[in-house]
Amino acid sequence: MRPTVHDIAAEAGVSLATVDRVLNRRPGVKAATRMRVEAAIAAIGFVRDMAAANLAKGRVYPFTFILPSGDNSFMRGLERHVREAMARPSADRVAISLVIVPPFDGAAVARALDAAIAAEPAGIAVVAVDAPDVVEAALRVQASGIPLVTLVSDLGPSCRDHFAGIDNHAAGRTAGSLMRRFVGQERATIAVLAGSMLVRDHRDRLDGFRAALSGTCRLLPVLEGQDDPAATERLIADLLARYPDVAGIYSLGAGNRGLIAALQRHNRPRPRAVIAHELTPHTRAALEGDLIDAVLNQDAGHEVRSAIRVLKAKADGIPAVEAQERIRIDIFLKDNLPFADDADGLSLRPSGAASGAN
Amino acid sequence: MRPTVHDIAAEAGVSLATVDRVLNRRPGVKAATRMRVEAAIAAIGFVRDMAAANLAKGRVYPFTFILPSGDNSFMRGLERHVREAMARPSADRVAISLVIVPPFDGAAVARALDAAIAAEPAGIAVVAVDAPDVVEAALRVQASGIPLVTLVSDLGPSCRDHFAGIDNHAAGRTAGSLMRRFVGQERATIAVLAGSMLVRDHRDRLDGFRAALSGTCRLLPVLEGQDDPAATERLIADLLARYPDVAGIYSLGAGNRGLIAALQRHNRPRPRAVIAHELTPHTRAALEGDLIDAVLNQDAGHEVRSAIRVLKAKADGIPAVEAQERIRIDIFLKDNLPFADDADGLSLRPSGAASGAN
DNA sequence: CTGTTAGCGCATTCAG
DNA sequence: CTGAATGCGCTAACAG
Repeated sequence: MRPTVHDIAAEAGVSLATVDRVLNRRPGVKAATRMRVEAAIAAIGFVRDMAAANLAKGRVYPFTFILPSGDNSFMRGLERHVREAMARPSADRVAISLVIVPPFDGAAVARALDAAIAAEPAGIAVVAVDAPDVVEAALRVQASGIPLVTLVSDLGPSCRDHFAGIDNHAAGRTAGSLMRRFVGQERATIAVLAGSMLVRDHRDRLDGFRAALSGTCRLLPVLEGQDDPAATERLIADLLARYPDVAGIYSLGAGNRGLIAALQRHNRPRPRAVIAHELTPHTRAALEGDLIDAVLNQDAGHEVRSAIRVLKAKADGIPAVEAQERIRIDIFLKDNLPFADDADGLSLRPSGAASGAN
Repeated sequence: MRPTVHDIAAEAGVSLATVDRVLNRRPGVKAATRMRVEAAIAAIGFVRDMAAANLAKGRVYPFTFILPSGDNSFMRGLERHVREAMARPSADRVAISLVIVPPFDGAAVARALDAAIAAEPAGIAVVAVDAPDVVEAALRVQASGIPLVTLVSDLGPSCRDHFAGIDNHAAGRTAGSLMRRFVGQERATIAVLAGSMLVRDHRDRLDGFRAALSGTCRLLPVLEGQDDPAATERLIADLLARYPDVAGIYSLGAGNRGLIAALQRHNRPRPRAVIAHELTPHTRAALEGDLIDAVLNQDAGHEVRSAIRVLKAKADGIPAVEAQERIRIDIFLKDNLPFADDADGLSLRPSGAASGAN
């Protein structure tokens, strides 16, 4: 059997309380005693049973998650994963309160952050909007000593403790590499569709994409569809009409519904390469229906779980291995699609109240 | 606070012991009483704290893992992840014994399985070799009531309880799709490098690859390098000399070192598209050095952890959600490489004894 | 500074 | 068939 606190108490000739004190680095132990205990711990090869420790502590971590509302499929998938974490009966001991704010609304995010501060949670995770008042609110969070993690969309590194999301510049580069290979020929005409250049992740992706393609292709001016289906569809339809030779489209935002609709209505052969972001029911269907060639994805489930792990670590004062929490950039083709009921926000079942089971 | 067994005991007007009996479906409870308790459980929304339960049970799951020896980087990474799971102080309560057998040696695997049966573990995971004596041994494992999971390389579905690995046919298709796009032109000449057509994963990959490419490219006869660096290097060098117009190479086995060496020594432009399997220090370097264009990967860490989860579930008689344990087919380009110290068997540090820390 | 004691939520004897 | 009592490994008052 694994050694326990009793074994080390016996080995060091002290009581459980003392062992516990040095184990948890609490004051009130003579240096000499502490060393004896530490020696015993090392000698006996003790490792603390965290499950038992947490049980005894009865500690719960109250966290606040702030997410945008709206019909963005990716965000709704993200919400589903947060709700899943809330409902998870297992290990965790995490109590999440979920706050939904209007999308792209810096003021609303800032207000939500201030409200969260008042509730004194053990940590906050937020899908940030890169606006001045959000930055200020983030600084207030930090000032109040509450760990802050940005989710999916970042603020500056100085405004938060950690970013749980992908390297969007690398994602753009990846898209660029793929695009270059997929279109094949030199100096092909490529179009880029973004949501808004006001959000940081979109800017980063564009930069990376440009870098990967520099000198090889001809990039048309960026189309900004504000992630609005109707507007995006018009933009794309117009693009296809005006540039019949466009060889590739890179959709780096969340305007995929409009893009797909336009491609569907288009009666001539579609551009050779269409690459989009985020695996949602829509992009999945488009991939399967050969309207899109590749989808870059960030695993929303991983991001949520990673955010929770990091917040827990910060709350416990443990440094949290940054490198270990890096989120991958997934590439999906029609051929390596994961199954729809995987943990990806892909299932179409509602994420509402009746999530008690799972 | 979450409801506990006490709450439900009070609600149902019975004692803890009775609650526990119905919770664990044990006999000795009058039907009427049982119903009362179950009603209380439902009414109060009770969910068992597994951590506490395991603590009380003091249960440990002794598992046996059987892996091949040899210098195959992927397998060594797999071993590292198993050792990590062995050393993990956290939750788990899993006690793994690791058995290393010679690679591609069916008899050795069969012997290891029989030895494992004798040790009466709560479950066995094995990197299978698709040979008759292994199948027979697997059936003996099943007959003795021990859950059996195949890892990375499968046997027939009837010989094991679960397969913790990727869909290799889909992986082959993915490689084929990528290859088709990467080489660009129609009717390009493509070479395939395999380890041995005697292992199931290699055969499956080849089938998928062929299916994806059917009618579009010209496939040369499959080269079998037995995953041996020197032999593989000769095969590839010969290929490049004899077919100067070869546009793509698909390496579906573990012979990447030889492939890379041959490409490095080759003084003319290399084939337009080179696609390999498994992200190892070698393929990573080749990707970064533009000798390889894409690497398909299976996350060894996920596979090991998944195997453990499934074995635990089987040991507990819980059905284990098959769909949830599906392993993804990762695609890596130079641009979306994960960091080297991620959980991928990529770091070059030895996986030897001194793994106590982490 | 250090030791005693009583739980955390659950499982399991052993009596009734 | 049911209940009371004890302990898993660890933490946290509360005494010494």
